[in-house]
Amino acid sequence: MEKKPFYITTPIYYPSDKLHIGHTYCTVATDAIARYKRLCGYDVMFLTGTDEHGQKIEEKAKAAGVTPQEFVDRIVTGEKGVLDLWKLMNISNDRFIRTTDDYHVESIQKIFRKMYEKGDIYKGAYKGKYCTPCESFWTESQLVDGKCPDCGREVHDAEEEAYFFRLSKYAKPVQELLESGTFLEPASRVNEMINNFIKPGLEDLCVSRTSFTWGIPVDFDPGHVVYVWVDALFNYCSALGFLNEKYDDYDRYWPAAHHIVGKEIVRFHSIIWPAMLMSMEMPLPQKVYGHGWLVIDGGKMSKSKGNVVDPYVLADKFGVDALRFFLLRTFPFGSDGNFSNELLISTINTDLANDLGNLVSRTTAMVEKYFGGTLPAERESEALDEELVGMIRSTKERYAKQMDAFQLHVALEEVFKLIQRANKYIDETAPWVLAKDEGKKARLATVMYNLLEALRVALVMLTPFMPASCEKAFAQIGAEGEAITWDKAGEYGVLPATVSVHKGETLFPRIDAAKMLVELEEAEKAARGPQVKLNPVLPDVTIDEFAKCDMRVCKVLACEAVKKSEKLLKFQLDDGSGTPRQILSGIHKFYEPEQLVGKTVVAILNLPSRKMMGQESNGMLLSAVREVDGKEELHLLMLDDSVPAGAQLC
RNA sequence: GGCGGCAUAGCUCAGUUGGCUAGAGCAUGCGGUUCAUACCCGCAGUGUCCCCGGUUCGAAUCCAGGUGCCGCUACCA
Repeated sequence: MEKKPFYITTPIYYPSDKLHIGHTYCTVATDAIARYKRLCGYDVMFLTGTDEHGQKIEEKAKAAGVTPQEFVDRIVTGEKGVLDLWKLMNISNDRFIRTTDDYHVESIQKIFRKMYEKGDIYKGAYKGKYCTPCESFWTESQLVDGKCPDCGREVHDAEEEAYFFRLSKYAKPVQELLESGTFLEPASRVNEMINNFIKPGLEDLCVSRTSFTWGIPVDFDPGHVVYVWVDALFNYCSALGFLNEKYDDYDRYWPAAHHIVGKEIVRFHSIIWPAMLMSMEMPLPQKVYGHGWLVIDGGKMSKSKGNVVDPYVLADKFGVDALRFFLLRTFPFGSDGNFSNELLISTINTDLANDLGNLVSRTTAMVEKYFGGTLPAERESEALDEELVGMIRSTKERYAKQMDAFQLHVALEEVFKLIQRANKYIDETAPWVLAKDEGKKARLATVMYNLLEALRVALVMLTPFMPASCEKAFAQIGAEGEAITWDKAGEYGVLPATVSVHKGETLFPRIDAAKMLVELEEAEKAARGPQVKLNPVLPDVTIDEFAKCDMRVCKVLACEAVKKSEKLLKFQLDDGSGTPRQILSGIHKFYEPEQLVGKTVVAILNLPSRKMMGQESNGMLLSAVREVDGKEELHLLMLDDSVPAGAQLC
């Protein structure tokens, strides 16, 4: 029988930094689904990769003094890079795409041209006001008194060329797609997309850039590069060989596609992506599934907060399978989950060490102790067995239903109900009592056999989550060949009657929580280190140029927060002139107004006056700024209070 | 400030279209057991379902207002 195709993808990640546990979560989940589908007999194509173009990478590479290609190579193929991480996490992807791969570039250029020729991509312009001396574009609303907000000079109408995609044309069919059925899940995301983006009106999308060069060139218009929408989203097709010669799997796997994405990019995948496919007159994918985030203390995990969890540290301390299991067992896949080391340890101890690992251990130990490792063929069943045997037969169906809906944590819960039932069965049958009675050997063998069968079935279903550990466990309980297939996961009586077990090493050691938490703290710190980012020194200026900045010492007379603004503080300053000077500064995140009154600060006085939030600002306060662990640190420059107001810096 | 999301036991979370005497796991207490990784099994609690109104025979669930937290976004040059 021909296998049914199943194509599943993760997002292609942006390698501007090392990947963290959040990326790992998404990839591990996708891997578990892919492995499950293979187990079920599907012809699976599992794709992941990296999205390597764009301004941010261009800038980071420049700051690091390497070419963009060298920069991304280091993060993708270098030590502890993306490829290493997926290898460590035992990710079973069939293919890995980089948007810098030749064949992808070829596809994207053809796709861009095709949409252009069809008229869905057209050359337009960003319209705005241009200040020639400043070489800057401004929108009408940014102007101050109709003049350049930077220099105060006249501006004139100008246009900047760019290519646009007629997204607006597809608003209606996209809305219908979202509203009809199961294209986007969880369903709660559908309303979010329609209310937030479609109802307010879809604007045409700018799909090219001239402001940077690190991208795929528009082959018929040098100077333009393809922007992320077309470049990144079509990876799902180019990786199958769509419009390129590298692969030839497009007809085989498209449109059997399932895109697993984080909730932050649901918009791109559920609106822009189908619209572009409609434009290309290509069939649409089966599903876009937006999973939640791992959050820490309720907040997003991010470099800029310095609370990123390093997957290498966790895998090292707990083992890859335990980490994979924890991520997928603990958090509901569709919504956010609150990550903590305590929860991780407690889940591993409870589910893996106490319930599953210990069940394997006590079962194999008893078979060895009472039967020398091999069961006799004689059997004696009792009514007591029926509930356990029933669950051995029925768990598969409930599990499959949840797995097919990507409810991984619920599917695992079903498996653990079976494991818990098996532990209870040991209590009910008390094998150690049976063992004392020579006449109960057949009964005892039956109890052991039922336990091994329960374990076999549970382990088959756990295989997509913990492939390596399940393989070890199968060997311990004497399950092999047909016995560990999906087909036999819903049947009872599959293991040979005279099965042999081999009690092996402990599968999941118990963790000393207090001790481990201390170790983790240290390991995270060592892995992270304080990362202070220093900007390169700017090009030379002349002393005359420097002298043009009129910097003077000021005393803070009054300071208050600007209403309706998160960042702005409004200062009244004594600049020595006798007339208070008003300056606005966006430093509320770092200082409260009352902290600053009476302080001695430094301001540039001869900047053009500028309006912010409707208030006038006459100058700029000087601050010392740096970036530590991706987080901006700001110190307002404050002098000794003995320095008088009005003193000029030179 | 704009848009959106969330709020349920000490902790992490379930609660489909309103029928709940509000659940599960962890943690806690008590009891049982000794095959096993000091593990397993059983029993027991505990909740202003964020607040305030409304709709309804009936609201954790629906509606209006408020509070808190979170995300995106705007003002920081």
